[in-house]
Amino acid sequence: MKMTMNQTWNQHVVKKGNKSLVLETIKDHSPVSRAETANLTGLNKGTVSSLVSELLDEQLISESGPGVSSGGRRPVMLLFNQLAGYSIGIDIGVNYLLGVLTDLQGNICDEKRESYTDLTYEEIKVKLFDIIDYLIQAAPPSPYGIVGIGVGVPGTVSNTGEILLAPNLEWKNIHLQAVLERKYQVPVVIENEANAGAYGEKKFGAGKDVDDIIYVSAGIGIGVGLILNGSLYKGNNGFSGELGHMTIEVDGKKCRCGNKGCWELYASEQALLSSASKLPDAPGQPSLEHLSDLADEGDEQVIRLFEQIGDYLGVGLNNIINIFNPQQVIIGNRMASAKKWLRDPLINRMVNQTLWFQQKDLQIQFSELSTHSTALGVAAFSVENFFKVDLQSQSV
Amino acid sequence: MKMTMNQTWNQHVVKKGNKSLVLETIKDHSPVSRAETANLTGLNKGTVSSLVSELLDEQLISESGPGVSSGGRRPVMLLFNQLAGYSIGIDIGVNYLLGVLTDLQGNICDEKRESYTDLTYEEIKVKLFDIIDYLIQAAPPSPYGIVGIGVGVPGTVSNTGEILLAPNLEWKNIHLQAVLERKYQVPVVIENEANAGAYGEKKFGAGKDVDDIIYVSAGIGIGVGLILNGSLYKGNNGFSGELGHMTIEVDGKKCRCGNKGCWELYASEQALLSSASKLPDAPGQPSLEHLSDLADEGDEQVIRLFEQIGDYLGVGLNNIINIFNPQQVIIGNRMASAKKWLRDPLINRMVNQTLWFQQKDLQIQFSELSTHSTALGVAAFSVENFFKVDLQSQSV
DNA sequence: TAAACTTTGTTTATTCAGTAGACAAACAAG
DNA sequence: CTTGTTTGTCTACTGAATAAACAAAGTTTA
Repeated sequence: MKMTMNQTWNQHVVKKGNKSLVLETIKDHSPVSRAETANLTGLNKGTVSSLVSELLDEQLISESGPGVSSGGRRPVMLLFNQLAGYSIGIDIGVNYLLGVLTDLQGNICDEKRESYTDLTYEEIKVKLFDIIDYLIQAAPPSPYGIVGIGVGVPGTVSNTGEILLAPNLEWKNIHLQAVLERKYQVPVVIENEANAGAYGEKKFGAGKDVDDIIYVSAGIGIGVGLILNGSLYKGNNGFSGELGHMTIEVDGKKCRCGNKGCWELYASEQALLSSASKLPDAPGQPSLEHLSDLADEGDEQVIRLFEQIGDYLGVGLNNIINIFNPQQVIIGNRMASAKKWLRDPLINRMVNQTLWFQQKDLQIQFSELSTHSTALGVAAFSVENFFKVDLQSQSV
Repeated sequence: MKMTMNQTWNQHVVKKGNKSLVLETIKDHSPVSRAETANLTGLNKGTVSSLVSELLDEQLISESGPGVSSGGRRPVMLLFNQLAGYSIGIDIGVNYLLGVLTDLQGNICDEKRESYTDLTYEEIKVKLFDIIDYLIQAAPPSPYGIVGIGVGVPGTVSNTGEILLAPNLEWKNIHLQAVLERKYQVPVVIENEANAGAYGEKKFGAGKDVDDIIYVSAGIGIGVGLILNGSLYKGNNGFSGELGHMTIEVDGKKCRCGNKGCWELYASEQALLSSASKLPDAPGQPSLEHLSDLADEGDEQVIRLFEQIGDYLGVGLNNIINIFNPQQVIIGNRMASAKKWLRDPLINRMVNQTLWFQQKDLQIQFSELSTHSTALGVAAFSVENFFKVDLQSQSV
């Protein structure tokens, strides 16, 4: 705590870094030759050759046949062996469970979804085990097998992997990580759903080449995942991104968090549903899907509801942009499906109110991965961890 | 832009890192022996010996006499040579100029302040040159001389060092960095005043051992400097921290930024002064200092004004804490002097409204360096840069 | 007081990773 | 068939860290 125990630099660090660099390059440019890899990384041909041979031994890459010659000896093309292992990502939503099995590249190999309403932790746990069991047996044989399990939850997660509070699930102080690690004997990552979604978008979605991304997960509540300087910012205790409880109206509606005028009271799915229920000809049990249909049919009242939500989303985004000067803002989770109705009022609020220089180079997007960002994000966490420990422990 | 041109790792990088680590260790633990440095860094004794000898040649450290023995040969103590060079830091305020001359450790060796009202860029520039000239001649002779000049301005600065907009100075698109570098032939850093203040507090003030710091510069306007994961976060274009224009009241007062309900309309020095001018027995030209005196004399009306400001400060802080989950929030700049009146209502608002788990491990502080944080911060930037380029260019 | 142990700092031999450049293999073009 | 080019490997070398030996300068103990 007192002194930041600076890691001492030595050649092992150098080797690990270069090996990881080579692997990353092959991953991103596959198929690619050794010579081309040397060019791309700036490393010496010999260095690349030796690192490549180690990676081949570890089955993380493979040689495909010869490529086309550009006037000389034909290159041997290298492929990233995305099937060397598999990762499991689970998104625990408020009323659904989504599990995906991905390869090391993040491609979805299999997935399973279950819906339900109002279940306890004990009941959800059973379904969770079912899904994981299913995905494990669905994974083809591979050198490394299941490299890890990641779980995204709609709540705050401590740095030690404990779920401190998931209000919409009514969970409190649940150490799911320990439970899963004991049962499945693989590394387990528990992460807040918005953080995972942000990471998913950065790796596979709209934010691929961007370093400063704000991912707004607008569902029942609102959470935010922050990618700053290219990496996830989690705060001192891992509680960052509680932007749903940002005050946007000093003496506004009362929130159960104890505060007044919280953003998510005005701009979330919950807000939409509660406004809808106050309409004169309100449907019995309004749902996002139902309201979406009504809007499609041209129901003016409902369209105006969506526009209102979009406007309030814009108010919060405005704050976010002034705070972070991000390059990209991505609206994700369930409300992203209403892009058609939300987009214009949202953009409108922004264009009119955000400082002009903040709007330079700024992209506002709706999620590309739609409902999969979180599951893909946590799966990617596990893959990342696998490479981190694997590359340094392996020796030939 | 497409591929993050990852720096290739080689032994030069290793050496630079270790040398910097050794220097940092000596700086922080001075006086310290070679053996002790080896222990602290984890490096081999021989490695430390050789790096120390290079640092001695470069005059960045020096040997003081022998230290006390602990049962063996007496150690030769090493000192960081803080007088090997000097740095200049300038804080351009709305109605004052503050310049400091610091050694490489950040100790203030000399300083000069000038006050004025309503000056143009041309007029301020003259005074700026005067102060820099004075500080340069005030610097004692040293191996490296003036290693750089840093300037903090109350406005947005692009990544290229151009002042894009400083509303309270009425400056626009001024490339002060180029002007100063041409005139003084040393590296010049221009930085937003709040960013610099945050850095100053991290290096020398309340935030020394903290990694996630939010520095709220409450003056005429409100700016925020963000230290996240131990380093300054500047956003995609360097415009982060425009938190003064965060909406805290959807249909609130109109702000000249085009938005409504901006935080700084309710919680800045400007807000205090404009409220004060509306009091029945308002003084002709109220000032922060004058109002402070009135409050000290027990003027109930004025005390209530301060309390109101403190409360609004708390509303914004609340948002900030929910967003960042920081370890420390520091209130700096001119309003920090009213700590006595602001602190209680501010804390009150927070305790009641901030999510409980966010309050864990959270410190709310008022600036230790008071009006010097910005100048010290920019001076420290220059020192940092000096070490960065010096350590890699030097070869023995 | 002398011998034994401790601590400090330097020196030497070794290890390890990256680099430069030579080289052979494989191919294209004239 | 010859020339030139590209690819990939191999060898000799460099530079940095390390371990271990060692000398210098203390302290402690018998």
